[in-house]
Amino acid sequence: MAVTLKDIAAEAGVSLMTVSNVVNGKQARVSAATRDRILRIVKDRGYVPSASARSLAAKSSRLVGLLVPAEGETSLTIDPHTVEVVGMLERELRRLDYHLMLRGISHRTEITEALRSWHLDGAVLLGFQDAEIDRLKADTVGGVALVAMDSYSANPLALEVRSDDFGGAELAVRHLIGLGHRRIAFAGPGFSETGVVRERFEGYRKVLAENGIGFEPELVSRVEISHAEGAAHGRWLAAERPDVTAVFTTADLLAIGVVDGLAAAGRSVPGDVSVVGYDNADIAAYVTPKLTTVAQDLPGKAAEAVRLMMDRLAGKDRPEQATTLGVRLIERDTAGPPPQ
Amino acid sequence: MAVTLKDIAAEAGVSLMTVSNVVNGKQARVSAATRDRILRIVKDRGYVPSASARSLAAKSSRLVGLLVPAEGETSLTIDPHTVEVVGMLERELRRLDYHLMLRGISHRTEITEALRSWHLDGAVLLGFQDAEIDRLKADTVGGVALVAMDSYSANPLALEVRSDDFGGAELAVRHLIGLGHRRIAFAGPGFSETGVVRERFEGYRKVLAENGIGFEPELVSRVEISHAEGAAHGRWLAAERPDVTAVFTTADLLAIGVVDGLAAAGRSVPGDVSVVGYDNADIAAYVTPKLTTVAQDLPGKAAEAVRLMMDRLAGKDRPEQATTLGVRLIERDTAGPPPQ
DNA sequence: CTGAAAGCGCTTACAG
DNA sequence: CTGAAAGCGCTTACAG
Repeated sequence: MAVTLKDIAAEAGVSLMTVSNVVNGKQARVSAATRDRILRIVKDRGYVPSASARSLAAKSSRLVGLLVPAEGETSLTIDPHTVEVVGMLERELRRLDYHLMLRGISHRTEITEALRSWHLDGAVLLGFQDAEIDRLKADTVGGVALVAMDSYSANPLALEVRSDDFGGAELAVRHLIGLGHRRIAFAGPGFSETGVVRERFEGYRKVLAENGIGFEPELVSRVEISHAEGAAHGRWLAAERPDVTAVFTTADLLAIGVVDGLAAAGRSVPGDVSVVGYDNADIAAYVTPKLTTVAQDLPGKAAEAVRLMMDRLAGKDRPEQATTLGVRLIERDTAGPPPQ
Repeated sequence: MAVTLKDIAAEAGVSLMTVSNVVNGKQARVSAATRDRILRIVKDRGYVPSASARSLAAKSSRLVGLLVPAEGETSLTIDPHTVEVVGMLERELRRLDYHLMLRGISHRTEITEALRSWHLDGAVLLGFQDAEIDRLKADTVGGVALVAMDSYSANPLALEVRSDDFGGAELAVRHLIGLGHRRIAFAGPGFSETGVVRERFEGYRKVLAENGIGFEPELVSRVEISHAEGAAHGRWLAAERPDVTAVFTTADLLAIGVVDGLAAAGRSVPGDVSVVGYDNADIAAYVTPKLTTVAQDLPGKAAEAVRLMMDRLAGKDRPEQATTLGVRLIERDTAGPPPQ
């Protein structure tokens, strides 16, 4: 059997409580002499506190969940862009002596189950639709600190962290207009009333309006985020919309597909058509031509998520408003002036 | 407060034990009538068992750790190639009603701590050096089911799962030789007596020998896995070793860097130099020219890891030998005949 | 088929 | 500065 508090107490000739106080660093309550003696025994015997016992007895589990949507029987879709966030969250949490539980959510009720079953102190929601965040109820969520990444939900139960999606789209479209483009298409996955893609769409639309360019619904295409879908879309643009000279896309992978589809149809990038991506994934710099794209501050996003969570766990008040991180345009080789 | 077993028992007018039996599906021990009644109350009240209480009382935590090296204060390095494995592990484990704890290991002792503190039933070790797996001792690891991914350690405490790295190198180098190459370089991160890179190196060397090609130590370069290091190496090859007509690389990212470095130095791929990567990452198909590479069976690897772990948790004997998954060569556009 | 008792390894007030 | 008691929410034998 593993060594317990009791074993240490017996060996040190003190009570359980004293050992507990020492192990938990409540210095004021134990004399330096006994503390040192106990610490030595703890080390010698290789005592490791039982987190489940601690979690059961105390009100805190020091456990934070990372909840990610997982459709039905499929595995989690952790896109490269969020992996980095996962790694950073783990590191920050570890530094503060918390543990991270990774959990795929295939049904709505599982969020509550996950929170309750392990008495999670907090949870980070990654990649959920705003509607799902909206649905969270206080009676089911309890006092758990919730951080929703990339969410525009108005639910006061969650702290929102996202980057400036509206502004990112503005940067991209202004850049294209500055280059001389007037017929600019928008390509991204389906979106609803709120959310990341909706924001980028509204940013796109606003800049068009600002520049006196009429909005054409047929220039907005729903394209799921994959290289294949992007390529198909590129071919479609070449065949059906030769008047379009620029495309603003909501993801790098999509943009790369569009570039390849355009090229396959004989149209050059950026000679005939300019393409702007989103995220500044590593891959954006490795393809030919290198992708012009909007960069998010991923480390900042992760750090902010952890900071908000820790403040909340420490009992601080909920901040006034959601945290929004800055974006910037990375100019590379897929955006240039329109032809002739 | 959350609803407990006791609440359910009180409401149903039965003992704690009976509710426990029902919740845990020990059907034989309870009449159908009371079972249905209890189940209804459980559902109505939204009862969720306390995992920490269960873990403390039972011998099993139904918790599996995913342990990943994390150098010092840096965050986990989960390369794209292993992310997929993480997602698949989570899904399989979830299906079997286990939970996944993600934990970065920055110091050796943390492995033991992680196992003990949460009473993990099992752990998957991802990305550790063989030497670290070798060091695991029975007294510190206890009866925990351990699966080491991509490990060639001989430690009987861990179950090894990897793909055929030796064979993958053979495929790549045979392909190059078949194309007519004789001066073939090897580029990969530093390696020791055993391990993934060592296997690939030995595969490379064996095929050279089989074909009567003398082994030249100067053709083996230590290059860390990054695009920048790969590019620097490509430039170096162009400048210092113009006699080399082909490079076998241990990672796609590296290969892509080499291709770009070579191109920057005015050498064309595959016209002047052929390059073969490893892993068949998504990116391999998006770059220009598309990368010829060795594909691993990632889903197979993840499934096998979970299967081994579950067999072990179910008390089955340790398999005779490590599991090795097949690899295959993906021919694309970076390998062709040598010049003239 | 159902239950009363003991115990898992801790922490939390409360005393001294 | 130190300790005895109660309890966190379960499961595990053992009885009936």
